[in-house]
Amino acid sequence: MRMTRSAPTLNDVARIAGVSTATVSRCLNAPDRVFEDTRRRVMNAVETLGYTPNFAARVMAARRTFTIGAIIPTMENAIFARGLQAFQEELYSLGYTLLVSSSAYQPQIEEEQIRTLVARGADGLLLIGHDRDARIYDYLDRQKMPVVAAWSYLEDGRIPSIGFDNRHAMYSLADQVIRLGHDNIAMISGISEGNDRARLRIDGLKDALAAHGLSADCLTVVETPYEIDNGAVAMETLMARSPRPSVVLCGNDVLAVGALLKAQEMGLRVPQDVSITGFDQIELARITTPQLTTVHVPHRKMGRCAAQELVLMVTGQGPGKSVKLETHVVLRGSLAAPVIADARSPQADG
Amino acid sequence: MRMTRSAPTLNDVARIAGVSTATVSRCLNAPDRVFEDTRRRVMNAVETLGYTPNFAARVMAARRTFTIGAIIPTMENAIFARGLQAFQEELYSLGYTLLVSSSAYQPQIEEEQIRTLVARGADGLLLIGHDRDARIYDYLDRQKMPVVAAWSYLEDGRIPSIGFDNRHAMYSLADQVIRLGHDNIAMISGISEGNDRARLRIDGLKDALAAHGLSADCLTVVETPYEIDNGAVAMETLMARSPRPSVVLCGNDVLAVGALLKAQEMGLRVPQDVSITGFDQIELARITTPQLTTVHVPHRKMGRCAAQELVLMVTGQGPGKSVKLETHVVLRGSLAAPVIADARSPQADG
DNA sequence: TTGTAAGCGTTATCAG
DNA sequence: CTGATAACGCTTACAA
Repeated sequence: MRMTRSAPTLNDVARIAGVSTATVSRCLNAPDRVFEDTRRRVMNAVETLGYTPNFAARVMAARRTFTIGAIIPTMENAIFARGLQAFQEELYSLGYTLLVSSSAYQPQIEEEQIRTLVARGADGLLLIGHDRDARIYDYLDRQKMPVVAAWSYLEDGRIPSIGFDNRHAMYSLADQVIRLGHDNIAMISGISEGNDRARLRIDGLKDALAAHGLSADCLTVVETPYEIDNGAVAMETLMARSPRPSVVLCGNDVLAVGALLKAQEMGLRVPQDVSITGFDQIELARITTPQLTTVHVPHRKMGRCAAQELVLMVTGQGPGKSVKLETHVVLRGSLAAPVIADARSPQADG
Repeated sequence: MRMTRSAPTLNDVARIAGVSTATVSRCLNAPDRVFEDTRRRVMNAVETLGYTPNFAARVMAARRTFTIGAIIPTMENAIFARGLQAFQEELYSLGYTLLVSSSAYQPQIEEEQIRTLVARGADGLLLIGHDRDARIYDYLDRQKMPVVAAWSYLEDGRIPSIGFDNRHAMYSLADQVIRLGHDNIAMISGISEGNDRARLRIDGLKDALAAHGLSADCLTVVETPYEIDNGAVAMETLMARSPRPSVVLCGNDVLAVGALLKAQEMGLRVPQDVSITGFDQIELARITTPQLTTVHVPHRKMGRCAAQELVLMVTGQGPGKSVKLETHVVLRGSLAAPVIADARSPQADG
């Protein structure tokens, strides 16, 4: 209903300043192509009228928006916050505006949001990960929309990645865990369907088991949405198993925090009775007692990098190349060698 | 540079379907005002072409966007995340899309973002708090832009508030703290300049001191940006004072977590050696050991409520009325009665 | 340097 | 129910 019926237009400004609309437009977009004098007059008119150019009109005429869209699975926890903030800051310094929306981890909402952003004329898009319907990629292709995927590096994705190797990252962590002597390992993962990060982290763990000659049969993986309370519930289930796992690797820090709180609530000492690890190194992970062993992800660098790469694509200066960022394990108090309790499990090497 | 040079338009669809653009438009906006048969033909064309209506053009023609803008001080920590998520969900169910941007607590960036959102044709705006230049309110008035302020309830703000009484909330907390016997109180606040929430929380503490006949002279308030590490630094300063405060009230949970970690790092026991409180009841506050005493804020309710009220304003169904939400103190392990160490301070009542 | 005028892709009015 | 056609506010050749 409401609308700028009264909002001043270019025309109003032009009339008051006694010039043509073209001149006003120039004053705003290329101030040096107009006489100092005229400009002052125009700017005055702009000021008195409180004129703000109409974005939609500008977009239609100029056919670009200087706007980048990003769709992230959630804003509720900090997983994407830091990287996204860096993404925005970098975009801003490049003269672009960021539009964010969240899909609540639901593919069909993501698809809807993609279409919305395309329709809104976003010059480019940032998506999280690669797992989505081929139809969406086809659509983006047809729209010739520059897109990058972040938080996951893939050699052969349909779009360039600015991310890290989730599988290898989890492999490294699991490798260290196994070397400590753990051989009864469980995992609390995010829902892997439609989430390559979650899926690859599970795969990474399995790789590590295999590399150490451990069977994946004895591995229990519980999948649950990324929320603290879900981590707690999953932990309760796992701790009820017999024999009890000596370590629980979590798909991210949020789940790990839940697991840790639950363990402590159950009277289990971490890491003496059970070790717990997280992933992402968000702030949560360092404020628990003990602090969580986790995997460092260069969030801010990833955000900046994604912004730069995407803008290159948008401005036609490049076809879009993937960037692989390094992660590393952060060892902290929540992980320790298993205590040989009932002397049932032979010690691993190392 | 890039643009939809090739993106299909209404015209293309019309041509392929063998109808006029008007008919295609109707199919999309009022499907029941067109023959079943025609519609199917049109929809087919839409499908094969992968047509998505151009948002800018639509906005220009229809003069409304079904878009609401929100500008929050930061996305990096969870303070606004939950409320904003609820805001978005409610807007979505009302048929609106949310555009979020963050101002990094910088007034001039906020102003810029406001103009950007106005120019983009946002039908309404959500801002955080009330402290901003009058010029901005004048501008919004001229634009006849519906706006609400959240996270802070004010009787006489220039725009309606959907929020809570920050001053009273902190008063309640401080009152309980004082009743426990604390009389050497310090505070770590966010930067109060341009932030009414921070300012009012300090005022609330002072109110409580006065109400208990304590002088505000002996109150130390350290102001620092809302970040965990800043909370830690401030805590270090405060703990160096002599006599050492027996309790540190923090402007929010983020600062409180920093304070708590630092205290523990310094070998101080919380709450035996020093009590610490937070504000906001975000997740951080419950995962520390001990958990933080804090103030519960109905984030989700606030978000939903703001969405409803704003949409009423946008659709001209109301002038915008303020809503005051209730908060309450959440007592947890980080707060206890002071230990009468050097028997210097007389016990308070209660 | 400045003005004129032709779009940009939709919606909406008004006939048919 | 459907089709012309005039806005919508701005940018941008092209002229002057």
